[in-house]
Amino acid sequence: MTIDPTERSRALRAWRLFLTAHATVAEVLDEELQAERQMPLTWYDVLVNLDEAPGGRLRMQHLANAVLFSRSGLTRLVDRMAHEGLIAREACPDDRRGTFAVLTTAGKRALRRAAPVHHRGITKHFTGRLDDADIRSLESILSKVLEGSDHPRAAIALGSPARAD
Amino acid sequence: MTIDPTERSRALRAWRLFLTAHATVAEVLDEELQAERQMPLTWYDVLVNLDEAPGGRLRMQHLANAVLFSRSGLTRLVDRMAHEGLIAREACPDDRRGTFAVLTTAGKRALRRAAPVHHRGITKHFTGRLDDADIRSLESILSKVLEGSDHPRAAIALGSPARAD
DNA sequence: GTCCGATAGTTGCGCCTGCAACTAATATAC
DNA sequence: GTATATTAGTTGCAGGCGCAACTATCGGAC
Repeated sequence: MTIDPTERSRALRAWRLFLTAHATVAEVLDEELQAERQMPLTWYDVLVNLDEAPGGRLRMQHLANAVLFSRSGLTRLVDRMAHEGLIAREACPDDRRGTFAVLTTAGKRALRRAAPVHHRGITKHFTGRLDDADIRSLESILSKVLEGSDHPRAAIALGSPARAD
Repeated sequence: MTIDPTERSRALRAWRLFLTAHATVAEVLDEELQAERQMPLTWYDVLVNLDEAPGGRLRMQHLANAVLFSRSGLTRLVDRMAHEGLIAREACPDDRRGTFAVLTTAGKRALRRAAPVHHRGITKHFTGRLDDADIRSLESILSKVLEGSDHPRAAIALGSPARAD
């Protein structure tokens, strides 16, 4: 926006902090969930998204966007989770090309067991040192960033008001 | 810190926005750099970190932390970049176990060519919709998050005051 | 009705990555 | 001095991921 070099370097610094914070926090959250519940963060993400969806089911395409995966990546991820019995595939009656991923009872149980670990981790490693005003700012700022994107996953993240899960 | 469910869900929402913003922005920055300079973002990151280091050189271990890679991952990354002539390996005289990665002339040139593309991308996709106050808030908030981590890469990100590059 | 382009999902393939094991060199204990 | 623990970096290996190609299905043009 401006050409002021001070402001540009501030933006660069912010971007670098952003990258580092992401890598660091995501890593430790994954490690903790893995250690205590033998579940990768990606699996948890799938479970949460399905749980929040009506009927505990979501089309593959939508789920792929929601969990930040390519469609092919999601196919394998769903393969692995279905093999463990946490989710199942179901044909879509309206569109015979479509497939639903649907949460199973075991999946719900796994989610309930994993959620406290994840929430604790977020509090401990992400928002722990932030006050309420910080968190509100962060929400607002990240929303602005995402509003600048036309990627479908941005719409999903902005559109669906998150529930407590 | 509080147990207020509203605040907890706010934290979760912030975390999700954070993940989505990261995936979306990192992806588009990488795509643009790849398309216009045939260079992955990881390579750019290595070049910047070396360029900022005294003598254009950094020990492998330090560089690995700076660019958010495992040591083994960095070994291969340096292999590829050295093969393209952008950096070179150099023995460390003080510690014969050690290796420096050092920027070559071609590497400097590649960095100079890539930087404007990267900076433009950050402005366009990350800070474009933010005002100066937002960027300052973001810096401050992310710094707080990283202060909660004892990972060496957090110290690097917080410690070295970023230069305009 | 028949085409034809677009979309949903899966599979072949190759790249990138981290973990654990390995070698080499250094620091510490005594 | 030697033995032991620690650290730097690399390599074997396997898993996870995206891209492009493929099949099946849908929707619109006519």
